[in-house]
Amino acid sequence: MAEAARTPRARYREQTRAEIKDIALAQLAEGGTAAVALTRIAKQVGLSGPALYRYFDSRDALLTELIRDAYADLAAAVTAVAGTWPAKAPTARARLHGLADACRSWATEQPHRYLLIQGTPVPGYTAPADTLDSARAVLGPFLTAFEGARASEVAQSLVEEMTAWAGRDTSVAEWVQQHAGESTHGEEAGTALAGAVLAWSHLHGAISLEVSGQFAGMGHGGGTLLAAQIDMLADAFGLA
Amino acid sequence: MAEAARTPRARYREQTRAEIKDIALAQLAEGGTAAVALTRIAKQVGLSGPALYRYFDSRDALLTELIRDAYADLAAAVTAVAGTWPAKAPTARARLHGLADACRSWATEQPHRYLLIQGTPVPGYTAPADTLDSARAVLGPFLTAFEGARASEVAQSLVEEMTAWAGRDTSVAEWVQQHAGESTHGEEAGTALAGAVLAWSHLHGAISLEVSGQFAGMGHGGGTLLAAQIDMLADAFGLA
DNA sequence: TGTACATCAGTGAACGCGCGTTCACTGATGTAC
DNA sequence: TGTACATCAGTGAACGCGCGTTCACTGATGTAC
Repeated sequence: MAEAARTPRARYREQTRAEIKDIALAQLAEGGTAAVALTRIAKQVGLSGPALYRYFDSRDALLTELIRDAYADLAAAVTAVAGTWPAKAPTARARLHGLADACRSWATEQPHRYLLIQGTPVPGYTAPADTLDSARAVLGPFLTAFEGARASEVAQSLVEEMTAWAGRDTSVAEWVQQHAGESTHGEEAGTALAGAVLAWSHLHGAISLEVSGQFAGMGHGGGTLLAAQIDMLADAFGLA
Repeated sequence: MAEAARTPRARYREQTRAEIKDIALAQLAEGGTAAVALTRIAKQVGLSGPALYRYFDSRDALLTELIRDAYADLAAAVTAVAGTWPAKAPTARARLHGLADACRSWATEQPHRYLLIQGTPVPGYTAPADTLDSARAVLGPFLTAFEGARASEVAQSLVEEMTAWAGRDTSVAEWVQQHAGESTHGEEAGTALAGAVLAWSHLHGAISLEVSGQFAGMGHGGGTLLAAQIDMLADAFGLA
């Protein structure tokens, strides 16, 4: 899609679209989803309200694009980290930390975008269908990090549940194999899934506490907390 | 405050206030914070819009009261569990599970109230000052559960940070002593704090993933995931 | 290279909506003597 | 027990706001021959 902007007009169009999205993001940062208002965006771009409809079908369409962008951006950040393996992160534990840090950095640098995709669902707004794929793209590298892991006793029932899930939903099984290796079946797949889901839960807990400012006065908190959680997770899955 | 409702008029007043709050909660459940609208509440109670101002100073005042109620309610649920100790939960691990389950049940039974206090902060709305106390009331019993815990290596730096925090902020130190015992000082206090904060992060991660429906198709998920996390935490703090 | 036409960006006026909140007022319920 | 007054619950009209979105229209930019 980056092949656009051939003609001057198309280029200008892309430019304006980008400008609109930028302002929308600024409003999002300032007052949450509810504060994203076409009328006010138009005023800031220097256009009349109706003109925006040349660029986005509706307010929902604009929001959808912001959500899609955010997912893609986060997925890119995570994938970029995974791309440096094994050189920069020889052990599974180091990989987990790398992934977690990438997510945390991304989220704390732009909390509004994190909240947009992971915060309270917007009332009345129905997420685009490909949100599931996006989430899987983000979580994929975590699966890879759990390749060859061995879940400790306390995680067994979760592993069982995840194994059953992968057995039931072939798209999940394929997704696991794509990231954790073609030969990942049965309980191995369940283990990787359990690890990834646990990692996600850890991440979301630590990040959203930090992002919503619940660590005020507590020291830097966020980073230390997340690191501790990831280490606990690595311990429980026997990662070196 | 339960001594109100002496005169018929006062009783009726309390009744109407409660009815207003009930409808507000229903709107909250249906469409999030943004959907709580005085005009529509009035219509449902069978009053004219302005009449609501006899019962609440403003929309913000109403929201504030809902938030306060939710915190108090959650704190009560958690405290109730702690009240059954040591009979029903002889080990620290069992206590942690009990507390976690209580929080999770409370949240999954009324997701809108959980999101109200733990979800994305409402834009433009400033939380009442006593929110901090409320949060501490909820978290208190967790401190108790970590009495005598010994943090494993991976949690050391978090313990250090929390120790420093308790050393810096006397209100925190008092809070710890109140729940974990008068003689809880220095690193012991840091350990209890680290445990409680970790527990909260675990809880929030697992619960908010479940509550926002990210476990669709994954089996029951939520309970198993949370149980696994709590067990990992108990392991890391050497709890029996 | 010039002309005829299609596409596109943008405008101003307008619609209808629901919102929070204020105001002056009425009628019922309580209270003091 | 009765009367005079204060308090309270509730009303209807109104204000001003900003919102998303539609419509008919103008002028500029591209395209086909």
